[in-house]
Amino acid sequence: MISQSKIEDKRSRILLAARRLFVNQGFHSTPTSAIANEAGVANGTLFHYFKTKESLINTLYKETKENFFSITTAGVEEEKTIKRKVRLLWYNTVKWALNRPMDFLFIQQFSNSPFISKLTQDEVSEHFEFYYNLIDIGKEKETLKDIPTDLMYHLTTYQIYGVINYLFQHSEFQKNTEYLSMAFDFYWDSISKK
Amino acid sequence: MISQSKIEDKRSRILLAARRLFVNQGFHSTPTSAIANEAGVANGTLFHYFKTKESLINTLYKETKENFFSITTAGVEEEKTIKRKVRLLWYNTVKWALNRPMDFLFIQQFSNSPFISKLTQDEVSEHFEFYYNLIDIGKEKETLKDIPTDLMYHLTTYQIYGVINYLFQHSEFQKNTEYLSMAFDFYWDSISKK
Amino acid sequence: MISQSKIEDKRSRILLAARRLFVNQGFHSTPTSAIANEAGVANGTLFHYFKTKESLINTLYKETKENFFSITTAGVEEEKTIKRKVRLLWYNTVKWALNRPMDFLFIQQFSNSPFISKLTQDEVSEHFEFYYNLIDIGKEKETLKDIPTDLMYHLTTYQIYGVINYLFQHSEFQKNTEYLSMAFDFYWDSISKK
Amino acid sequence: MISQSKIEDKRSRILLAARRLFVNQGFHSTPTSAIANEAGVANGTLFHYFKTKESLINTLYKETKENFFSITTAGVEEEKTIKRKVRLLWYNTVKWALNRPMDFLFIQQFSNSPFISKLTQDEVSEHFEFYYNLIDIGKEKETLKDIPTDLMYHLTTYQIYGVINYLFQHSEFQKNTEYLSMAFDFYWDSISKK
DNA sequence: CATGAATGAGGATTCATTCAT
DNA sequence: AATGAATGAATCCTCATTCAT
Repeated sequence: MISQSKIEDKRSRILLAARRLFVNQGFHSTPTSAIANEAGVANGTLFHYFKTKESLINTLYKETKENFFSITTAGVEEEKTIKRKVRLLWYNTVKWALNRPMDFLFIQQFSNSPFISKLTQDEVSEHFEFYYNLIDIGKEKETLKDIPTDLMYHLTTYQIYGVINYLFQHSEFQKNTEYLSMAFDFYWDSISKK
Repeated sequence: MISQSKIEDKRSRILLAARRLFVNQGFHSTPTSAIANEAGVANGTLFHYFKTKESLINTLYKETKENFFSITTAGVEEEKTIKRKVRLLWYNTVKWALNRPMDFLFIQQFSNSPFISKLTQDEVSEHFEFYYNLIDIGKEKETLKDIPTDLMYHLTTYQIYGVINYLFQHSEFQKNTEYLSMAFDFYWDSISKK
Repeated sequence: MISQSKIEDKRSRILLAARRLFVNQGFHSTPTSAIANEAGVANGTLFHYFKTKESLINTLYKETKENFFSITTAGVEEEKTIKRKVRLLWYNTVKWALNRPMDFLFIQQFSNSPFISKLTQDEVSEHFEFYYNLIDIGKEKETLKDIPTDLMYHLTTYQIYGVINYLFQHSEFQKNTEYLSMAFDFYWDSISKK
Repeated sequence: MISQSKIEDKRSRILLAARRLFVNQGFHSTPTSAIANEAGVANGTLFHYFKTKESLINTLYKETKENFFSITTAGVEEEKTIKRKVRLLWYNTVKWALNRPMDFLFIQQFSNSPFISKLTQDEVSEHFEFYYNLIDIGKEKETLKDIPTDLMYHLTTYQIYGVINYLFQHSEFQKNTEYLSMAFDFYWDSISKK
């Protein structure tokens, strides 16, 4: 048991250290030696768990995306109305980012790096379906504006990123429920049919 | 004259080559030798014009930003109403990005790289004033929603980025005026008071 | 018994795998991990049987040489005339090489690698005596040409290697008794007194 | 002029150092750093002249082969009889090897290493024609034994290697013309028709 | 101004070997 | 005996930068 957890420990310590350093210094400015050092393991150990630096980065990305998706969508299905679904999704997303800023910044950095293009489209777009479905249903029920689904997806996604980045720069508002509420209202107002 | 223009030629050829390669491969995966090569000059020549690689990158960023600002704001002051001002700004921005995708992608990539933090806040935020003013006036005239100026700035900026990235992926809509019009309506609807 | 044979199995599986890989990729390009893998054992197991990679190589060399010697000299003593002795030796040698090309190539590769110098002269020249004796007797009986024994040894050894390498490249002649016979005649003609 | 010769100097110093170390320690046991060091240049300089270690090795091989061929065949065409041609070729070859033992050992080592297979057959066999022609003419004139040309080539080539390796081990005979003469007689006797 | 040879620190990766289990 | 995770020294190669010409 102990050995089991220890092994898991080592792998995840590497992932943790990598994320921390990547966010601060970028992928290329972070040597694998620094990651190993930060994780408290030998340089070679890193390559025992990840064949290459790139595979470490990809693993990190996939795990983070997975976590992001499972946490932000939790409970959404159970909500009854579109607005309640969207609100929960919105809050989940913002809170996830605020709770794990490293993860959010990592994903954002990854998305704008040349690494992304090497991941198959499938892997990246795996979760699109969920969002697209939600948008489609909203449009059917005439709750959401009738604009092309993928345009809507882009517009809303980026808008949420905007809020999050704003809150990163103004940490004093992160716990301000009034502020969050205002931002969501803005969001909802922009996508809903009147 | 000729030598003068040739010189200018060389400098801008380096900048051009750098942008092209940076966008495709990222900053770190683009050696200065590759840039020099692509520009058709000797490796050392690059360092004649730019003291370091980083200064080349920063120069590129500043020039691009400058160009972006001067082109996207052209004529905005002259417009009479807030809506017309905003609309022109919006179209200018989208068109600039579609006309010079390399430049847009370069800025976007730069913003998410560790290089950004090395530029003084001043240099990055140099042009904020213009946008903030516009938003403030809009709020005063009760044309725009009454939410904090910098939040509004973030939300709208990211929303435009969303449109642009969407159009990059769907080039078939880039010339579709109906589409652009729809996207702008969505935008205006989201920020304007009703 | 079973465990005993299994153990022997493991050791020889390692040796077998090593030979196969060494011949194809060379000593240095064959990691011990690859050998262990090919042999179907754990990496550490290899070091249980062989203290170092070098000792594995040396073991392989010695065993192969031993096998080579015992098989190629089998029955030679019993032959009555020098010519018959030499012919049997020649055929045994060629056939051994054709039957076990890996082994032959391994020996050849080893001989030209820096590893050889680390084996004591004794170990390498262990079997010289047999050949030298045969040559000496042949010269005494005025059957073989009267040239220095060790020169004769070199000349003939290399000539046989020449035949073997030729046959490796022209596998279509390997079973051609006429061809073999011709090659032996050439050989015999070159060393025998007329 | 000086710069020209200096440049040439540096490249050839690297080649020289490489040959020296390769012969003593083998390809894989000779780090590029050791080569650079021995040549008195920086490590990076080596890669300025040779893209990879392998290309350095191949360059070395090709240059050596070229040199070998041009020197050993010098004057052969001018000789009148087959025997005189063959004798000159034989002596040229043996002398070349004795004069440049490093080069000879390098070629021999290379031939038995996995590097060889990466050179196109063409490059390796480029010079076969010359030898094959000589053998064919010798057979036509009924001066040489009537055995397949390529078999003859293999047998004789290896026989010469045998002599050379023998002389390396017995340096006391290297200048002994009687010895060389005896070895050539053996050689000629083995290939000529009686 | 322009060149490109030269540098050497830095970085990803490999691999023989050890050792706790 | 057998395993395979862990190690870290060793190695190939890259690349920003310098500088003599």
